[in-house]
Amino acid sequence: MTAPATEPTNSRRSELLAIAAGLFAEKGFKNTTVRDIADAAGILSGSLYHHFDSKESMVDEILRTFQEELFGQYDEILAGGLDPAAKLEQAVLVSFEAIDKHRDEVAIFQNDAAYLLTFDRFSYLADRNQQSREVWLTLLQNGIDAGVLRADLDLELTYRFIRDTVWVAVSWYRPGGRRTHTEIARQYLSILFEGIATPAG
Amino acid sequence: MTAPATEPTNSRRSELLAIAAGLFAEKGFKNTTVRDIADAAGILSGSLYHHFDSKESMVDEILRTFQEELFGQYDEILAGGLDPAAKLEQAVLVSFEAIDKHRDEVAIFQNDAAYLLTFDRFSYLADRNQQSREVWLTLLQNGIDAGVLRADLDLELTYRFIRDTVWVAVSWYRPGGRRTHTEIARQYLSILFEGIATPAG
DNA sequence: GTCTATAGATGGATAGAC
DNA sequence: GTCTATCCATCTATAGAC
Repeated sequence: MTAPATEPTNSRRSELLAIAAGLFAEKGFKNTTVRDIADAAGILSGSLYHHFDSKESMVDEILRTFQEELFGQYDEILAGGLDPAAKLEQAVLVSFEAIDKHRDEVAIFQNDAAYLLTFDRFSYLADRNQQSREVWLTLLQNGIDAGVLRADLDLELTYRFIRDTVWVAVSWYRPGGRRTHTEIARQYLSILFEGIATPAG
Repeated sequence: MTAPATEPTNSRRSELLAIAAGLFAEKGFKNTTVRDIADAAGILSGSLYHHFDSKESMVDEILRTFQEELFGQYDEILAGGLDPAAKLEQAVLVSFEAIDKHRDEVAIFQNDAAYLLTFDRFSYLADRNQQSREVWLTLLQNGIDAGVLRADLDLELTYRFIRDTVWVAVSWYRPGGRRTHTEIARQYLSILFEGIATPAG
């Protein structure tokens, strides 16, 4: 039971990471200074280095934690017993839920992954991109094999369209807005599966 | 006929802007230094200031020129005599063509508009966002009125879906790849209008 | 755990020679 | 039109006092 002993430290650490995540998401990683983070936390920039090695370490910890959780959810869906269409639906719903629950982390990944990938220590982000591709391609291929998805689609393009549309929503979605993240996901799924044209036309 | 006299200057200017645009698109505006641009142009950073006031002036000129052309095309489509579905189709095709012909400019706008909007001189970017919204909403509303688009869709969400999916393609599209920009646009339109589900299902 | 103080690097931009 | 040389602001990170 070491939890009580380490909890105060960890909660302060989490607090600082949350502040940093908010700024990284809002202004971008490169454009956020350690002074910005320290100011927002009510301390001086030098004090941050008591908690973290560097600015990079902060964003590293933020992204790792988030991605472990997200990909854990994808793995559960893939391993679950739902039919192919329902699995695809679940993956979309889980993604929109991530945009709601972890807006900052998603935004950071969307905006700064390309830049961070130029550093060796962030090479795991490329692995996650690859893993994400495999998840969506598997879901789509299973849907085609089961006959519920059109077989004439370019799989790679369809994957990119889904991935991009889902994640780019982080740029405009705000919790407490006119639509819940679930409503947005449902509307999106309706367009994705049935299209915007009238059935007759 | 002053063109011959100013052409050498203008072509050098255009050359430098093209180099800057490539770097801005690749690394981001903030993350590109004037020394990067000068190095790529084979001159020293101080020499750049003979051609441009500042780094901001460069990206300003790049974005203004591009957006004038793009919105000119949208206006032509709106004013043209095509039926609503064909107009929407044309707007998508023109956008994918822009991704092909002006990849750097689209990428800069996608990645750095939020940051640039924090400066007064780039407030026109907000006007262009508003104008873009009106173009797509008009095209969609006309389609619904004409009965070719589903009336049960959330117009605002559908607009965002289209806008995001079209422009985000700049992050992965490369000229000379497996698919031309027109083929990608056609596939995209197929998904957008008809969905990915099998018609029977 | 935070502060004071500052090192060391890098950034945008300028002045004047050529 | 480019180069030399440099200013000044800003940034990440460190060392040691409290």
